[in-house]
Amino acid sequence: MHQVLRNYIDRHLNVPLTEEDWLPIQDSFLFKKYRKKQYLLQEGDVCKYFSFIIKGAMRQYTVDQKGNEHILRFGIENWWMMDRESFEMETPSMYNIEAWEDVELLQIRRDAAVMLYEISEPFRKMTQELDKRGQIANQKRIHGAISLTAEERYLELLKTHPVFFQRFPQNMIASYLGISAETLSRIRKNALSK
Amino acid sequence: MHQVLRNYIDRHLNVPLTEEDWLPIQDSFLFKKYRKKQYLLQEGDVCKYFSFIIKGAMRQYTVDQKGNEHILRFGIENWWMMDRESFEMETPSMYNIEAWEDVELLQIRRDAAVMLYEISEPFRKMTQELDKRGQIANQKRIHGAISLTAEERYLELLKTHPVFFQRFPQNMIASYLGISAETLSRIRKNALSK
DNA sequence: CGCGGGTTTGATGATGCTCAAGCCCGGTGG
DNA sequence: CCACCGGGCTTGAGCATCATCAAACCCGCG
Repeated sequence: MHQVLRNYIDRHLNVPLTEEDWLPIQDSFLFKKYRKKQYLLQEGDVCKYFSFIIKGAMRQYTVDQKGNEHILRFGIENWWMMDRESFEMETPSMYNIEAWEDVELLQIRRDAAVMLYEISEPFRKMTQELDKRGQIANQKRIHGAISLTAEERYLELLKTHPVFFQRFPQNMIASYLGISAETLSRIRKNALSK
Repeated sequence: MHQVLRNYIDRHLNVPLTEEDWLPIQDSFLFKKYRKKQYLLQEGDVCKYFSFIIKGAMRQYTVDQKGNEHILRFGIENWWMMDRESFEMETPSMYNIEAWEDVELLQIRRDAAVMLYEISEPFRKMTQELDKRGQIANQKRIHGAISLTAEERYLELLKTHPVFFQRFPQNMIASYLGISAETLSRIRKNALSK
Protein backbone atom coordinates (compact mmCIF):
# COMPACT_ATOMS: atom_id res chain seq x y z
CA MET A 1 0.00 0.00 0.00
CA HIS A 2 2.39 2.60 1.31
CA GLN A 3 4.98 1.37 -1.13
CA VAL A 4 3.21 3.25 -3.92
CA LEU A 5 3.82 6.49 -2.08
CA ARG A 6 7.42 5.58 -1.45
CA ASN A 7 7.97 4.96 -5.14
CA TYR A 8 6.28 8.24 -5.93
CA ILE A 9 8.55 10.16 -3.59
CA ASP A 10 11.63 8.39 -4.90
CA ARG A 11 10.69 9.39 -8.40
CA HIS A 12 10.29 13.02 -7.42
CA LEU A 13 13.55 13.36 -5.54
CA ASN A 14 16.89 12.62 -7.04
CA VAL A 15 17.87 9.96 -4.54
CA PRO A 16 15.83 7.05 -3.16
CA LEU A 17 14.58 7.36 0.41
CA THR A 18 16.57 5.66 3.13
CA GLU A 19 14.70 3.59 5.69
CA GLU A 20 15.15 6.29 8.32
CA ASP A 21 13.72 8.84 5.96
CA TRP A 22 10.85 6.65 4.97
CA LEU A 23 9.60 5.43 8.33
CA PRO A 24 8.27 8.71 9.71
CA ILE A 25 6.56 9.39 6.40
CA GLN A 26 5.01 5.95 6.28
CA ASP A 27 3.76 6.31 9.83
CA SER A 28 2.09 9.63 9.10
CA PHE A 29 -0.13 8.38 6.31
CA LEU A 30 -3.20 6.27 6.93
CA PHE A 31 -4.78 4.06 4.35
CA LYS A 32 -8.42 4.67 3.56
CA LYS A 33 -11.00 3.63 0.98
CA TYR A 34 -13.98 5.55 -0.28
CA ARG A 35 -16.75 4.18 -2.48
CA LYS A 36 -17.86 5.77 -5.69
CA LYS A 37 -19.92 8.96 -5.09
CA GLN A 38 -18.75 9.17 -1.49
CA TYR A 39 -17.60 12.59 -0.26
CA LEU A 40 -14.13 13.19 1.13
CA LEU A 41 -15.08 16.76 1.76
CA GLN A 42 -18.36 18.61 1.64
CA GLU A 43 -18.98 22.28 1.18
CA GLY A 44 -18.91 23.99 4.56
CA ASP A 45 -16.60 21.47 6.22
CA VAL A 46 -12.93 22.01 6.89
CA CYS A 47 -10.58 19.97 4.72
CA LYS A 48 -8.72 17.86 7.27
CA TYR A 49 -6.68 15.61 5.03
CA PHE A 50 -4.02 15.83 2.40
CA SER A 51 -4.72 12.74 0.30
CA PHE A 52 -2.53 10.77 -2.06
CA ILE A 53 -4.48 8.71 -4.57
CA ILE A 54 -3.30 5.13 -4.85
CA LYS A 55 -6.18 4.01 -6.99
CA GLY A 56 -9.31 5.55 -8.43
CA ALA A 57 -10.55 8.90 -9.68
CA MET A 58 -11.87 11.96 -7.89
CA ARG A 59 -13.05 15.48 -8.50
CA GLN A 60 -13.18 18.80 -6.64
CA TYR A 61 -16.14 21.01 -7.52
CA THR A 62 -18.67 23.58 -6.42
CA VAL A 63 -22.42 23.76 -7.01
CA ASP A 64 -23.82 27.19 -7.80
CA GLN A 65 -27.23 28.66 -6.99
CA LYS A 66 -28.73 27.28 -10.20
CA GLY A 67 -27.50 23.81 -9.31
CA ASN A 68 -24.76 23.73 -11.92
CA GLU A 69 -21.53 22.01 -10.97
CA HIS A 70 -18.14 23.58 -11.69
CA ILE A 71 -15.19 21.24 -11.53
CA LEU A 72 -11.96 22.81 -10.37
CA ARG A 73 -9.75 19.72 -10.43
CA PHE A 74 -9.64 16.08 -11.31
CA GLY A 75 -7.46 13.57 -9.51
CA ILE A 76 -6.34 10.07 -10.42
CA GLU A 77 -3.58 7.67 -9.41
CA ASN A 78 -0.47 9.42 -8.07
CA TRP A 79 -2.21 12.77 -7.71
CA TRP A 80 -2.87 14.64 -4.51
CA MET A 81 -6.26 15.96 -3.48
CA MET A 82 -7.28 18.63 -1.01
CA ASP A 83 -8.74 22.08 -0.87
CA ARG A 84 -5.55 23.96 -0.28
CA GLU A 85 -7.22 27.02 1.15
CA SER A 86 -9.40 25.17 3.63
CA PHE A 87 -6.61 22.81 4.64
CA GLU A 88 -4.06 25.52 5.28
CA MET A 89 -6.35 28.12 6.81
CA GLU A 90 -8.59 25.63 8.59
CA THR A 91 -11.62 27.46 7.26
CA PRO A 92 -14.85 25.98 5.86
CA SER A 93 -14.45 24.90 2.27
CA MET A 94 -16.57 26.05 -0.64
CA TYR A 95 -15.80 22.83 -2.46
CA ASN A 96 -16.92 19.25 -2.54
CA ILE A 97 -14.38 16.52 -3.09
CA GLU A 98 -15.94 13.29 -4.23
CA ALA A 99 -14.83 9.84 -5.30
CA TRP A 100 -15.90 9.34 -8.87
CA GLU A 101 -14.58 5.79 -8.96
CA ASP A 102 -13.90 3.73 -5.83
CA VAL A 103 -10.66 5.13 -4.47
CA GLU A 104 -7.82 4.01 -2.23
CA LEU A 105 -6.00 6.83 -0.48
CA LEU A 106 -3.15 7.57 1.84
CA GLN A 107 -4.15 10.45 4.06
CA ILE A 108 -2.26 12.70 6.39
CA ARG A 109 -3.86 15.09 8.86
CA ARG A 110 -2.83 18.70 8.98
CA ASP A 111 -1.05 18.51 12.33
CA ALA A 112 0.89 15.45 11.22
CA ALA A 113 1.77 17.17 7.95
CA VAL A 114 3.07 20.26 9.72
CA MET A 115 5.12 18.04 12.01
CA LEU A 116 6.44 15.90 9.20
CA TYR A 117 7.30 19.01 7.28
CA GLU A 118 9.57 20.08 10.14
CA ILE A 119 11.36 16.81 10.70
CA SER A 120 11.55 15.30 7.22
CA GLU A 121 13.60 16.95 4.55
CA PRO A 122 12.47 14.54 1.81
CA PHE A 123 8.84 15.29 2.60
CA ARG A 124 9.60 18.98 2.52
CA LYS A 125 11.34 18.68 -0.81
CA MET A 126 8.52 16.67 -2.24
CA THR A 127 5.86 19.16 -1.22
CA GLN A 128 7.98 21.99 -2.58
CA GLU A 129 8.24 20.21 -5.87
CA LEU A 130 4.50 19.67 -5.78
CA ASP A 131 3.89 23.36 -5.17
CA LYS A 132 6.17 24.32 -7.98
CA ARG A 133 4.40 22.08 -10.45
CA GLY A 134 1.06 23.21 -9.17
CA GLN A 135 1.95 26.85 -9.71
CA ILE A 136 3.10 26.20 -13.23
CA ALA A 137 0.00 24.19 -14.08
CA ASN A 138 -2.27 26.84 -12.59
CA GLN A 139 -0.50 29.59 -14.46
CA LYS A 140 -1.18 27.74 -17.68
CA ARG A 141 -4.78 27.06 -16.87
CA ILE A 142 -5.46 30.69 -16.01
CA HIS A 143 -3.79 31.80 -19.19
CA GLY A 144 -5.94 29.40 -21.18
CA ALA A 145 -9.07 30.58 -19.46
CA ILE A 146 -8.51 34.23 -20.30
CA SER A 147 -7.02 33.85 -23.76
CA LEU A 148 -8.38 30.74 -25.50
CA THR A 149 -11.77 29.90 -27.00
CA ALA A 150 -13.76 26.92 -25.79
CA GLU A 151 -12.55 24.81 -28.69
CA GLU A 152 -8.92 25.73 -28.11
CA ARG A 153 -9.20 24.86 -24.43
CA TYR A 154 -10.72 21.53 -25.36
CA LEU A 155 -7.93 20.70 -27.80
CA GLU A 156 -5.35 21.75 -25.27
CA LEU A 157 -6.79 19.50 -22.60
CA LEU A 158 -7.01 16.63 -25.05
CA LYS A 159 -3.32 17.08 -25.72
CA THR A 160 -2.09 17.59 -22.18
CA HIS A 161 -4.42 15.31 -20.22
CA PRO A 162 -5.94 12.72 -22.56
CA VAL A 163 -6.37 10.42 -19.57
CA PHE A 164 -9.18 12.61 -18.23
CA PHE A 165 -11.25 11.68 -21.26
CA GLN A 166 -10.89 8.01 -20.40
CA ARG A 167 -11.78 8.38 -16.75
CA PHE A 168 -14.47 11.04 -16.61
CA PRO A 169 -17.71 11.53 -18.55
CA GLN A 170 -17.92 14.37 -21.00
CA ASN A 171 -20.30 16.48 -18.99
CA MET A 172 -17.59 16.64 -16.32
CA ILE A 173 -14.92 17.49 -18.84
CA ALA A 174 -17.19 20.28 -20.03
CA SER A 175 -17.61 21.52 -16.50
CA TYR A 176 -13.85 21.46 -16.01
CA LEU A 177 -13.42 23.50 -19.18
CA GLY A 178 -16.04 25.98 -18.07
CA ILE A 179 -18.51 25.23 -20.88
CA SER A 180 -21.83 23.42 -21.10
CA ALA A 181 -22.07 19.72 -21.93
CA GLU A 182 -23.99 20.55 -25.11
CA THR A 183 -21.30 22.92 -26.31
CA LEU A 184 -18.61 20.32 -25.74
CA SER A 185 -20.62 17.78 -27.67
CA ARG A 186 -20.90 20.15 -30.62
CA ILE A 187 -17.24 21.09 -30.47
CA ARG A 188 -16.28 17.45 -30.69
CA LYS A 189 -18.58 16.80 -33.62
CA ASN A 190 -17.09 19.79 -35.32
CA ALA A 191 -13.50 18.81 -34.62
CA LEU A 192 -14.07 15.35 -36.10
CA SER A 193 -15.04 16.72 -39.48
CA LYS A 194 -11.70 18.45 -39.91
CA MET B 1 16.33 50.10 -0.18
CA HIS B 2 16.81 46.57 1.07
CA GLN B 3 15.09 47.52 4.29
CA VAL B 4 11.73 47.28 2.53
CA LEU B 5 12.38 43.63 1.80
CA ARG B 6 13.48 43.01 5.34
CA ASN B 7 10.28 44.50 6.67
CA TYR B 8 8.32 42.39 4.23
CA ILE B 9 9.99 39.20 5.39
CA ASP B 10 9.54 40.11 9.03
CA ARG B 11 5.86 40.60 8.43
CA HIS B 12 5.53 37.21 6.78
CA LEU B 13 7.36 35.22 9.42
CA ASN B 14 6.39 35.20 13.05
CA VAL B 15 9.72 36.46 14.33
CA PRO B 16 11.89 39.34 13.08
CA LEU B 17 15.05 38.40 11.21
CA THR B 18 18.30 38.41 13.14
CA GLU B 19 21.30 40.12 11.57
CA GLU B 20 22.87 36.77 10.75
CA ASP B 21 19.71 35.70 9.00
CA TRP B 22 19.35 38.93 7.15
CA LEU B 23 22.84 39.44 5.77
CA PRO B 24 22.95 36.55 3.29
CA ILE B 25 19.51 37.54 2.05
CA GLN B 26 20.48 41.17 1.66
CA ASP B 27 23.61 40.21 -0.23
CA SER B 28 21.69 38.05 -2.67
CA PHE B 29 19.37 40.77 -3.91
CA LEU B 30 20.48 43.51 -6.25
CA PHE B 31 18.72 46.81 -6.65
CA LYS B 32 17.57 47.77 -10.09
CA LYS B 33 15.36 50.37 -11.76
CA TYR B 34 13.33 50.06 -14.94
CA ARG B 35 11.56 52.90 -16.74
CA LYS B 36 7.94 52.84 -17.75
CA LYS B 37 7.30 50.53 -20.73
CA GLN B 38 10.67 48.82 -20.32
CA TYR B 39 10.72 45.02 -20.47
CA LEU B 40 12.03 42.88 -17.63
CA LEU B 41 11.35 39.82 -19.71
CA GLN B 42 10.42 39.34 -23.32
CA GLU B 43 8.69 36.42 -24.94
CA GLY B 44 11.27 33.87 -25.96
CA ASP B 45 13.82 34.80 -23.31
CA VAL B 46 14.51 32.85 -20.15
CA CYS B 47 13.31 34.51 -16.96
CA LYS B 48 16.52 34.98 -15.02
CA TYR B 49 15.31 36.98 -12.03
CA PHE B 50 12.94 36.66 -9.17
CA SER B 51 11.99 40.29 -8.52
CA PHE B 52 10.56 42.00 -5.48
CA ILE B 53 8.79 45.26 -6.25
CA ILE B 54 9.83 48.13 -4.01
CA LYS B 55 8.05 50.77 -6.02
CA GLY B 56 5.98 50.91 -9.17
CA ALA B 57 3.57 48.73 -11.14
CA MET B 58 4.13 45.92 -13.61
CA ARG B 59 2.28 43.37 -15.66
CA GLN B 60 2.90 39.91 -17.11
CA TYR B 61 1.14 39.21 -20.40
CA THR B 62 1.13 37.46 -23.75
CA VAL B 63 0.29 38.76 -27.19
CA ASP B 64 -1.70 36.41 -29.42
CA GLN B 65 -1.66 36.03 -33.21
CA LYS B 66 -4.28 38.74 -33.63
CA GLY B 67 -2.20 41.14 -31.59
CA ASN B 68 -4.44 41.06 -28.53
CA GLU B 69 -2.77 41.20 -25.15
CA HIS B 70 -3.76 38.86 -22.34
CA ILE B 71 -2.64 39.89 -18.89
CA LEU B 72 -1.90 37.04 -16.53
CA ARG B 73 -0.77 39.05 -13.53
CA PHE B 74 -0.34 42.51 -12.18
CA GLY B 75 2.33 43.45 -9.66
CA ILE B 76 2.74 46.48 -7.41
CA GLU B 77 4.68 47.34 -4.26
CA ASN B 78 5.51 44.32 -2.12
CA TRP B 79 4.62 41.82 -4.81
CA TRP B 80 6.93 39.41 -6.54
CA MET B 81 7.24 39.10 -10.29
CA MET B 82 8.59 36.32 -12.48
CA ASP B 83 7.46 33.71 -14.94
CA ARG B 84 7.55 30.77 -12.60
CA GLU B 85 7.75 28.18 -15.35
CA SER B 86 10.57 29.83 -17.26
CA PHE B 87 12.49 30.66 -14.09
CA GLU B 88 12.32 27.17 -12.62
CA MET B 89 12.73 25.19 -15.83
CA GLU B 90 15.11 27.64 -17.47
CA THR B 91 13.05 27.45 -20.64
CA PRO B 92 12.06 30.30 -22.98
CA SER B 93 9.08 32.20 -21.65
CA MET B 94 5.83 32.78 -23.51
CA TYR B 95 5.28 35.95 -21.50
CA ASN B 96 6.37 39.53 -21.45
CA ILE B 97 6.93 41.28 -18.15
CA GLU B 98 6.86 45.03 -18.45
CA ALA B 99 7.10 48.04 -16.19
CA TRP B 100 3.84 49.94 -16.42
CA GLU B 101 5.09 52.67 -14.10
CA ASP B 102 8.75 53.32 -13.37
CA VAL B 103 9.75 50.55 -10.98
CA GLU B 104 12.40 49.88 -8.36
CA LEU B 105 13.18 46.23 -7.80
CA LEU B 106 15.27 43.89 -5.75
CA GLN B 107 16.32 41.00 -7.93
CA ILE B 108 17.84 37.63 -7.22
CA ARG B 109 19.25 35.31 -9.88
CA ARG B 110 18.19 31.71 -10.03
CA ASP B 111 21.50 30.26 -8.87
CA ALA B 112 21.62 32.64 -5.93
CA ALA B 113 18.03 31.79 -5.07
CA VAL B 114 18.71 28.06 -5.10
CA MET B 115 21.74 28.63 -2.88
CA LEU B 116 19.89 30.93 -0.52
CA TYR B 117 17.11 28.44 -0.33
CA GLU B 118 19.55 25.85 0.99
CA ILE B 119 21.28 27.98 3.57
CA SER B 120 18.56 30.32 4.78
CA GLU B 121 15.60 28.95 6.69
CA PRO B 122 13.81 32.32 6.80
CA PHE B 123 14.07 32.65 3.05
CA ARG B 124 12.77 29.12 2.65
CA LYS B 125 9.86 29.82 4.94
CA MET B 126 9.03 33.00 3.13
CA THR B 127 8.98 31.39 -0.29
CA GLN B 128 6.85 28.57 1.06
CA GLU B 129 4.40 31.05 2.42
CA LEU B 130 4.45 32.79 -0.95
CA ASP B 131 3.73 29.53 -2.75
CA LYS B 132 0.90 28.74 -0.42
CA ARG B 133 -0.75 32.10 -0.98
CA GLY B 134 -0.15 31.84 -4.67
CA GLN B 135 -1.84 28.47 -4.85
CA ILE B 136 -4.85 29.72 -2.96
CA ALA B 137 -5.14 32.82 -5.11
CA ASN B 138 -4.79 30.79 -8.30
CA GLN B 139 -7.37 28.30 -7.17
CA LYS B 140 -9.80 31.17 -6.68
CA ARG B 141 -9.02 32.77 -9.99
CA ILE B 142 -9.51 29.51 -11.89
CA HIS B 143 -12.76 28.90 -10.11
CA GLY B 144 -13.92 32.37 -11.05
CA ALA B 145 -12.92 31.88 -14.65
CA ILE B 146 -14.93 28.68 -15.07
CA SER B 147 -17.94 29.56 -12.97
CA LEU B 148 -18.58 33.31 -13.01
CA THR B 149 -19.92 35.68 -15.66
CA ALA B 150 -17.89 38.65 -16.84
CA GLU B 151 -19.81 40.99 -14.56
CA GLU B 152 -19.35 38.74 -11.54
CA ARG B 153 -15.63 38.50 -12.17
CA TYR B 154 -15.45 42.28 -12.42
CA LEU B 155 -17.28 42.79 -9.14
CA GLU B 156 -15.10 40.19 -7.46
CA LEU B 157 -11.92 41.90 -8.61
CA LEU B 158 -13.27 45.25 -7.52
CA LYS B 159 -13.83 43.79 -4.07
CA THR B 160 -10.59 41.85 -3.70
CA HIS B 161 -8.11 44.10 -5.52
CA PRO B 162 -9.53 47.62 -5.75
CA VAL B 163 -5.97 48.92 -5.98
CA PHE B 164 -5.62 47.53 -9.50
CA PHE B 165 -8.27 49.98 -10.65
CA GLN B 166 -6.19 52.86 -9.35
CA ARG B 167 -2.96 51.73 -10.91
CA PHE B 168 -3.90 50.26 -14.27
CA PRO B 169 -6.09 51.52 -17.13
CA GLN B 170 -9.37 49.79 -17.77
CA ASN B 171 -8.33 48.15 -20.97
CA MET B 172 -5.73 46.27 -18.94
CA ILE B 173 -8.22 45.35 -16.26
CA ALA B 174 -10.43 43.99 -19.02
CA SER B 175 -7.56 41.96 -20.40
CA TYR B 176 -6.84 40.58 -16.93
CA LEU B 177 -10.48 39.58 -16.60
CA GLY B 178 -10.46 37.94 -20.00
CA ILE B 179 -12.98 40.29 -21.60
CA SER B 180 -12.80 43.10 -24.14
CA ALA B 181 -12.34 46.71 -23.11
CA GLU B 182 -15.74 47.56 -24.61
CA THR B 183 -17.49 44.91 -22.58
CA LEU B 184 -15.89 46.14 -19.37
CA SER B 185 -16.98 49.67 -20.17
CA ARG B 186 -20.56 48.51 -20.63
CA ILE B 187 -20.50 46.40 -17.50
CA ARG B 188 -19.40 49.39 -15.48
CA LYS B 189 -22.09 51.63 -16.92
CA ASN B 190 -24.60 48.97 -16.14
CA ALA B 191 -23.37 48.40 -12.60
CA LEU B 192 -23.61 52.11 -11.83
CA SER B 193 -27.33 52.28 -12.56
CA LYS B 194 -28.07 49.69 -9.85
C1' DC C 1 -37.15 -5.20 -19.97
C1' DG C 2 -37.09 -0.90 -18.20
C1' DC C 3 -34.67 2.60 -15.88
C1' DG C 4 -31.31 6.21 -15.45
C1' DG C 5 -27.23 8.55 -16.58
C1' DG C 6 -24.82 10.31 -20.26
C1' DT C 7 -24.80 12.17 -24.97
C1' DT C 8 -26.60 14.25 -29.05
C1' DT C 9 -29.40 17.39 -31.73
C1' DG C 10 -32.33 21.33 -32.69
C1' DA C 11 -34.32 25.86 -31.79
C1' DT C 12 -33.89 30.09 -29.48
C1' DG C 13 -31.87 33.73 -26.85
C1' DA C 14 -28.28 35.94 -24.03
C1' DT C 15 -23.69 37.25 -23.59
C1' DG C 16 -19.74 39.13 -25.16
C1' DC C 17 -16.78 40.25 -29.43
C1' DT C 18 -15.60 43.12 -33.44
C1' DC C 19 -15.47 47.10 -36.04
C1' DA C 20 -16.15 51.84 -36.37
C1' DA C 21 -16.82 56.36 -34.78
C1' DG C 22 -16.61 59.97 -31.49
C1' DC C 23 -15.26 61.91 -27.08
C1' DC C 24 -12.27 63.30 -23.31
C1' DC C 25 -8.08 64.81 -21.57
C1' DG C 26 -3.23 65.38 -20.65
C1' DG C 27 1.17 66.14 -22.85
C1' DT C 28 4.06 68.20 -26.53
C1' DG C 29 5.71 71.29 -29.75
C1' DG C 30 5.08 75.36 -32.54
C1' DC D 1 -0.77 79.85 -25.03
C1' DC D 2 -2.94 77.28 -28.19
C1' DA D 3 -3.38 73.46 -31.50
C1' DC D 4 -2.79 69.05 -32.15
C1' DC D 5 -1.97 64.41 -31.16
C1' DG D 6 -2.56 60.00 -29.07
C1' DG D 7 -4.11 56.96 -25.59
C1' DG D 8 -7.88 55.63 -23.11
C1' DC D 9 -12.79 55.39 -22.69
C1' DT D 10 -17.49 55.22 -24.46
C1' DT D 11 -21.24 54.12 -27.58
C1' DG D 12 -23.67 51.87 -31.35
C1' DA D 13 -24.63 48.22 -34.78
C1' DG D 14 -24.07 43.70 -36.27
C1' DC D 15 -22.35 39.22 -35.47
C1' DA D 16 -20.26 34.96 -33.38
C1' DT D 17 -20.14 32.13 -29.61
C1' DC D 18 -22.06 29.76 -26.17
C1' DA D 19 -25.96 28.78 -22.80
C1' DT D 20 -30.49 27.12 -22.15
C1' DC D 21 -34.41 24.29 -22.78
C1' DA D 22 -36.49 20.40 -24.69
C1' DA D 23 -36.61 16.11 -26.91
C1' DA D 24 -34.73 11.93 -28.48
C1' DC D 25 -31.35 8.50 -28.28
C1' DC D 26 -27.98 5.17 -26.57
C1' DC D 27 -26.49 1.74 -23.57
C1' DG D 28 -25.08 -0.64 -19.36
C1' DC D 29 -27.08 -2.55 -15.33
C1' DG D 30 -30.29 -4.19 -12.09
